[in-house]
This record gives sequence, C-alpha cells and structure tokens, in this order.
Amino acid sequence: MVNEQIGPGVPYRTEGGKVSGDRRVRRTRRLIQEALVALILEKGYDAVTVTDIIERADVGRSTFYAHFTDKQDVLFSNIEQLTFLHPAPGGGGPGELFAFSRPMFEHVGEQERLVRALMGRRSGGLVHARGEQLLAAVVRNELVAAGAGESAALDLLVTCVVGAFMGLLRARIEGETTASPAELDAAFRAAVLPGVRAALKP
Amino acid sequence: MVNEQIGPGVPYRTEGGKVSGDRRVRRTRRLIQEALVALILEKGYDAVTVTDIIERADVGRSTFYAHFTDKQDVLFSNIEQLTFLHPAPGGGGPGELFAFSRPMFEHVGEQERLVRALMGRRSGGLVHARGEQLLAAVVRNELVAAGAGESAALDLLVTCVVGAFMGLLRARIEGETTASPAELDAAFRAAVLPGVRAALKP
DNA sequence: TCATAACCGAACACCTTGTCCGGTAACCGA
DNA sequence: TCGGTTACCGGACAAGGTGTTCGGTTATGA
Repeated sequence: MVNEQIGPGVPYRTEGGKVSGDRRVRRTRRLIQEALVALILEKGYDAVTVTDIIERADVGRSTFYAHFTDKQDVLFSNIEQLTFLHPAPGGGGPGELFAFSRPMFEHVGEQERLVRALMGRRSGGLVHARGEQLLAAVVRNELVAAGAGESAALDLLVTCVVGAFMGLLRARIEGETTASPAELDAAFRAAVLPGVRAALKP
Repeated sequence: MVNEQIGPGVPYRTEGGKVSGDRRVRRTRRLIQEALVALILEKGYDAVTVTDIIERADVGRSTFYAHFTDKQDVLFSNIEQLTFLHPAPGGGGPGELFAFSRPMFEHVGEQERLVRALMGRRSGGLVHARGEQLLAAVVRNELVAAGAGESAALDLLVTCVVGAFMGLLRARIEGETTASPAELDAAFRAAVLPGVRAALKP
C-alpha cells in the first residue's frame, strides 16, 4: 500500500516533471489538485470523496479518472510542488552539519497552505511518510560524509535525527508552536547536534 | 476528526476501563477487537471494512453497531490494552532521565503483534498520534522536574525528544531494524541526552 | 426456572467507487 | 482560418460499503 507504483493505465499522465502541452490538460489537472488541497484543509483527507473533488473542480467524473487513478494519486501528484523537499544541494562543502534545516523551515512558511494540506495530520500521513524517507537519505549521507561508519548504530541515529526534525516540522504545520524558522532551526540543532557530535568523535 | 469524542449512542459501551459483567458482551467485544487486529495485519487499516470485521468475528451486523460506532471506535478501544503506554510511575525518584524508554522498548517486543497492528504504518497513524500525545506529557514532566523552565524552548525540546523516540519505536515496529530493546534504549539516550543535558545546564 | 438482555439475520435506503459511451467543444498545427 | 485530433461532458451502470430497523431466537445471571 505504501510502495504502490502508479503505473500507466491513466491516459493523460505526464511522465517525470514534464508539463502537458495541451492547455485543457494543464487546466484540468490543476483544478483537480487545487480542489483536493482545499477540501483536505476543510474536512481532512479521509473525509474527502472523489465526488467532492469533481464537484469542487467542476469537472466530469470520467475526466477525473482519465487523469488520476484515485484520490491518493492526486495527493501524490502534488508532492513535486513541495519545493522545500528539494533543497539546493547545499554547496557541497561540509562546512555545516544539517544545512537543510533552516531553509526547509523557511520554505514551509512560504508554502504554508499547501504544506499543511499535504503533510499535516489531516492528510492521513501518506505524504509525511514519503518526506521522512527523503530526509533520512539526506541525513545519512551527511553523517557518512562527516566520518561516521556505516553501522546499525548509524541508522538508529539517523532515525532519531529525522524523528526530531519531522516532529518540529509537524508542530509548526499544525500550529502547535508560533516559533520562527530561525528558532525552530536553533531548537533542532540544540537538541540533536550534541548527541551527533559525540557519536562522531571516537 | 482527531478530537472526536465517542459519546454514548452505543448501547453496550462500558465506561472507563471497566469490564462488562455479561459474558456475551465480553465475548462479542473481544471477538470484534481481535478480528480487527488480525485484518489490519493482513490488509492494512484503510482496506479493512466493517463487513470484513463481522465476517471474521462471526458476529451479526446489528451486534457490531450495538457495541461500536464504527471501525475507528474499535481501533481506539484497543489502546488500553497497550501496556507499554501505561508504564510504572518510575518510582518517583529523579534518579534517571527518561526511565520510560527501556521498559517501553521491552513491552513492545512482548506485545509485538498488537503493537504492530495498532501503531504501525498499516494502522493509519491514528493511534500513533495518541501515543505521541501521551509521551509528550511524560517527557515534559520529567524535564520540568529536572529543573527546566517552562518556556517555548522547552516545548520544542520535548517535541524533538518525542520525535526521536517515536521514530525508533516505529522503526522497530516496522521491522526496519533488528536492534534489541537495550540497543534501542542506548541509541535513544546517546542521541538526545547530550542535547537535553546542555539545555538543563545554564 | 424465568424474566431479561444480548444476539441473529435479513432487509432497507443511501452513498461512493470506477467504468463505459456517444455527443460536444476546445485545441494545435498547417 | 480551417480541419483533424483530442479532451471534456454527462448520464447511466453495477458493485460494494455503511448504518439502521425490527421481529424472532438464545444465552445469561439471579
């Protein structure tokens, strides 16, 4: 269920990040995506039905199924728009550990509405899981580059770091805190860096 | 949706942790709960229908709705059986920070099946959210008792600690790691204690 | 033993899903 | 501007899930 590949079978699917040439296709896809985002914020992902979406988007039922296989397909199609998940490579220099943190917290603020819909509790946690996965890879690479040995202990450490970060991210998204991006970044570093440094020492 | 109170309206609901006196009631409730757990492990929470549950439990449809309002109601009714969420008060002595950690990881191992069904990714994350909430209260109390001032920064720290712990817990539940309870406990402490101690110092 | 309360099971109205198809309208390229 | 292509419409459809009702049956605890 988590690892479902969304293969073909849907006529107008565009591969990769490419945008369809036909204006009608772009328009329809955009309307459907926006409708889902709006509805999630109103009712929560689980409560939204396909019928809701096509009514809000003012699109025919058959049209919907010509573009997407189901509700979840629409949800995932929005991920590529989450800019904070694709941060700049950081410059390559290992000058600072976890350089992704600050920019991410800032991007989240800019895309508040979209992020809240896709990654908040109301989204059903599907996109959240994907975000954790992507972040874990980033963190792991950074730690290895900083001299950590590839061990089982490293994976556990990565899990902790990612868990802490995603916790803060969710708190921000859910409005449980009013802290600024700078404060969130500082809290994240203060919490995990001491432990990480100690693990990198010996 | 998250904060839905499951008020009355269901005839045979037992209040609090009390057990019904009638053997038929106990039997029926148990059969339904066990059926849901088994089905979650097979298909994932979202894919399970009420029809599935009553067939597996071999219980009449009207009987089901006499005891539970819906699928989610059954899910939540299982929480009280998760012993690791109700750890011994720790003896009161502030001898050791986060004393809950080790026993929790051990209890999880003992209740593998139930925990995996209720708190794994296949459960839809509903119980997971509740667990985070309970744990946050515990962590916050410990930190305050250890001398932390009640500030916004404290809440952020609590969020990080809980996130790290729940990350490890989920990794264990999902089978992403084969680490023993002792190793998980050690990894948790190594990751967060340095940061926590630094925050408690000044 | 017996009154009570729980269970059965069948039927129900309603909603959601995913598919199909002929007709209509918009698009893009020539 | 024109014309072939392509997308959209919209209505209908079967299948399956939900939650409720009600009269009859059976187990329970006193």
